[in-house]
Amino acid sequence: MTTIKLHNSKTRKKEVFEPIDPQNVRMYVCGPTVYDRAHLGNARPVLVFDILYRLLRHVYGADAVTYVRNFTDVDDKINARAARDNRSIRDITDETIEWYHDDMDALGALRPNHEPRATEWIGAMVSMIEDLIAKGHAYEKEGHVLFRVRSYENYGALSGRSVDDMIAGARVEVAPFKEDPMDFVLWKPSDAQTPGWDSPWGYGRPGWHIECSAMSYELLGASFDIHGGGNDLQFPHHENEIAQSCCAHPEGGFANVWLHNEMLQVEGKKMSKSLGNFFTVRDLLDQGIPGEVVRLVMLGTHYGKPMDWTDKKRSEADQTLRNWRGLVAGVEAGAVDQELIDTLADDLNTAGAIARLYVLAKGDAAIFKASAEFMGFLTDALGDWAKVDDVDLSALADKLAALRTAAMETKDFSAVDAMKKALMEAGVEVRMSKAGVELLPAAGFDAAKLEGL
RNA sequence: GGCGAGUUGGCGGAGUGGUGACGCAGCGGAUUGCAAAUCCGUGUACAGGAGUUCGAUUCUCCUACUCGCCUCCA
Repeated sequence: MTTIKLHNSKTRKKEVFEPIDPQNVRMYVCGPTVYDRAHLGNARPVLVFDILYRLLRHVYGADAVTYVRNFTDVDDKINARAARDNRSIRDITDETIEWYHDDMDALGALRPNHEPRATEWIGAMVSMIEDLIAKGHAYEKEGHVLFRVRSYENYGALSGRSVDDMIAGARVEVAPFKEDPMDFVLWKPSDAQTPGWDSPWGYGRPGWHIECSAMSYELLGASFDIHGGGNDLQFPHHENEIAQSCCAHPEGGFANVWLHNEMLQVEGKKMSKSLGNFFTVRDLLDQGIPGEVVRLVMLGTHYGKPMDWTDKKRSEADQTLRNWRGLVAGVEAGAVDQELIDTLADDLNTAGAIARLYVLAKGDAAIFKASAEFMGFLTDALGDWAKVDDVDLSALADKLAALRTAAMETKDFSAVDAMKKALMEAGVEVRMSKAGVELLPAAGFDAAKLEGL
């Protein structure tokens, strides 16, 4: 049995992963707020936890793992988008979810077992809030329901903060109806223009954090194994989730292991709209950058470190994958390399595993292919981009060969060189040897540029 | 201010208490009409200081620098 070790944010240590029930390993990952295309940063947790999902399935069995990733489809950003575009909220969220699926599929990420939408679990949230009020952990004030942070002794443990420290920093909204500045909203009132649901506290909508607590409880139970997301969620989102869930279900421990991926950068800088280096996954795909290339670049950095997206990495990954696909063409996948599995099992060392792939690439092609596929590379589904188009270059090859033969006699290679140059500019790889002339479509191949040759 | 991450050769990026991966680029060679591709070969890298140790890049502490989160954004 492979031993999986994971760096648990809760204990700040790398620990041996021991599932609560090896027959039913449960993982919850915070998903997107669906109001627009996913940007590249959104893809990082998707890919990181995709690897973890694959690893867990490998170790415990494909049927023994439950992976839940939510869609936040009630949020003020969505409301704003709906108002701006004069569209219904459901219309926007439906479309965005479809985009999300398309884009993440293109990166080779497996779909989770459950992708609950917040709006479909409002009842569960209301029940949880009622329970929290009944237990003294929450209170209603002016149509709002607030979580009483002081009622949860361990508040701040995950992110290493104390309530008092945070109040000192005081970057919190100090609403007059809060008992304590750190108290956060479980339910808030909606007006006629804002989506809402009837509740014991009037017409309103849930706060952001409660959905993950409610849905993880409903789908995974009061205790489950792994909770993941970006490290920007550690506070306040995950801290608040813990407070809600542990107070509502003191019989459970909520998540045993917390995993947080570091943030993404672009050419060494934070990706942000204000810096103008903000782009979506779809932007990259539309530029012709294959999802598989994005995947290789993204997994080339350990999830615990900042990941820097650069064009140089993109281009190297492109070349690497072309080479690799050439190596496994027509090869049947064999057994997955155990050393690669062990490397991934060591806190998802994807960069180390990719390094291992380079080594495997020099050995048995069947093992190499299986190992690459295990990580979601070199699959048929992602392979279209690198397919050698069914263009027939043999006529051109013959022509070039004829020119070359003639040139060998005359010692005048100018015609040969001119044609070679034109071919290379069209993205054709030109190989000439004693054996003859071979032409292959390569990166940047453009059939249109072959016209007239 | 609070919390956290990082600093390995030209670049990217693994790993280890005791001959320092791998990829790309570079350089030399084979090959080629020239290239490309391929093959062979090649590189006195572990931020700085102190400590532990027979021995540290690897463990501990300190310093410097970089970066991220805490704010719409994962």
